[in-house]
Amino acid sequence: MLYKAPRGTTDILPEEQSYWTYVQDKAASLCCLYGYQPIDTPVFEDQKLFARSSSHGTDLAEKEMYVFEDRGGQLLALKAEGTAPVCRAYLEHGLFNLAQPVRLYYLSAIFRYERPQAGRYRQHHQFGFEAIGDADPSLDAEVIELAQHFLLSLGLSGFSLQLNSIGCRQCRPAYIRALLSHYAGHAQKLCPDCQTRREKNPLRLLDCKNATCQEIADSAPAIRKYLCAECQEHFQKVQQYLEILGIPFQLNNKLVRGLDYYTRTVFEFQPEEEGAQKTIGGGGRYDDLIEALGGKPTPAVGFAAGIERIILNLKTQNISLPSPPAATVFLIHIGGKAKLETVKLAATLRQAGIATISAVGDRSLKSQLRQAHNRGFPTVIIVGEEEIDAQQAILRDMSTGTQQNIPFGEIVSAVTTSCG
RNA sequence: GUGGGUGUAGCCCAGAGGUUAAGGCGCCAGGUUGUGGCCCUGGAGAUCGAGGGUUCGAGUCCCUUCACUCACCCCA
Repeated sequence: MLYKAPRGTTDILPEEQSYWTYVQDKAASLCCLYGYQPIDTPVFEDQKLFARSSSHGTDLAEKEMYVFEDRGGQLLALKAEGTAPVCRAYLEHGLFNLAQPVRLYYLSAIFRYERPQAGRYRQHHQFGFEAIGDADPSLDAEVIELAQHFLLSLGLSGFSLQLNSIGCRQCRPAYIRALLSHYAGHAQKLCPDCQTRREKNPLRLLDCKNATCQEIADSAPAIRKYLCAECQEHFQKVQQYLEILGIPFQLNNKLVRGLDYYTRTVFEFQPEEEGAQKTIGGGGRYDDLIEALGGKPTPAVGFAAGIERIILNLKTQNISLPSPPAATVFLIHIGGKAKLETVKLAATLRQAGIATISAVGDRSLKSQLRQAHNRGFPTVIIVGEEEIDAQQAILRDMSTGTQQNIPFGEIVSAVTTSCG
């Protein structure tokens, strides 16, 4: 074999496509229901858009981006994340002039140079949505409601909603100081990863999986005790709205999100099954991001889910999909003269909106029927010399095996009635 | 980037240094005139992931490399 799909990428074969259309259709129809409008952004952007937005300390910004220089010397990056491009478009096209908040959603390929593993790819796909331009905590709740509605409407169950607030730039620094002074007493017990986290991304100390680090994290001060009055109130209201909506959640003071732009509300949906790459989706508020991209201070909140991980869960939970309608009619010919007729008939049926496939080649009748059977056609039309002489075709119902002769001119109506 | 496991046909896989690499699924074709499914028979399909090495001889042993996979890391 000369070529293979690049590492961490996959082909989505026809047999897999039903999962994709199922998920994509649900996403689109629910977004419509909640008043979110579709937006598409380019597959590549100015590299600085991602570098700046995901900020210091994150692997995404530092070593996971697909960066390349184009022929004009521009430094570009494949879309590493969905939110920053949407915010860029919001600024670039003056969407802040519309009534706020602006509600947008996207389905997009995302590229990250990581070591592939189950549920983790170098090219994966995300469904995400953003509500930009208002700080109302009811908007946080709406985003969570839509996210949960989406997962439930797919038939998924057994996942939990983890919820936390990580404060804002006013109150977080005090917490970071408290956190670091807590860890200062345990410095030599920490794993090497946590040693670097202390320097680069202290919040990340909280969700280390190492057992001794966990103990230290468990006894660490909780960020919610350090929230400023405004963040405190905001978080209270988010919870209040969620309770009114009847959405169960677990407060998790060790939940911090990977991207650095989050403020206040953060949340994640996780299935119960163990496994490293388990988060199926998550999001939060990012009130400082648009300002960081050169806009006016603009509060916003959003969510993104990995489509591959959702499909993984659909499979492990054995969720059956609505079967898509297959081609309904298979045309069989006996002899070359009959083939002229079936080619013509196929065109007529398709003009009438009936999905039709013609047998090709010069296989035996037996072989053509076997093909129709193996491919699951409910209806078969057979034309041979005798039928041409009589100007009619045989209409065969494959499930019952019953046949009737139909004049060529009446085929369309006969198929329409027999297929309902 | 780090560590463990695995690579034999489209898929599942047997094969513990010695003819022509076995089987199942699937595919194709036959089982007497123009009729599918079940059954029977036959066929096609594998440079054994790739590249080196050891050996008279390597799918089998060694090294390298690539890919998949699990965990770390990170994240969706």
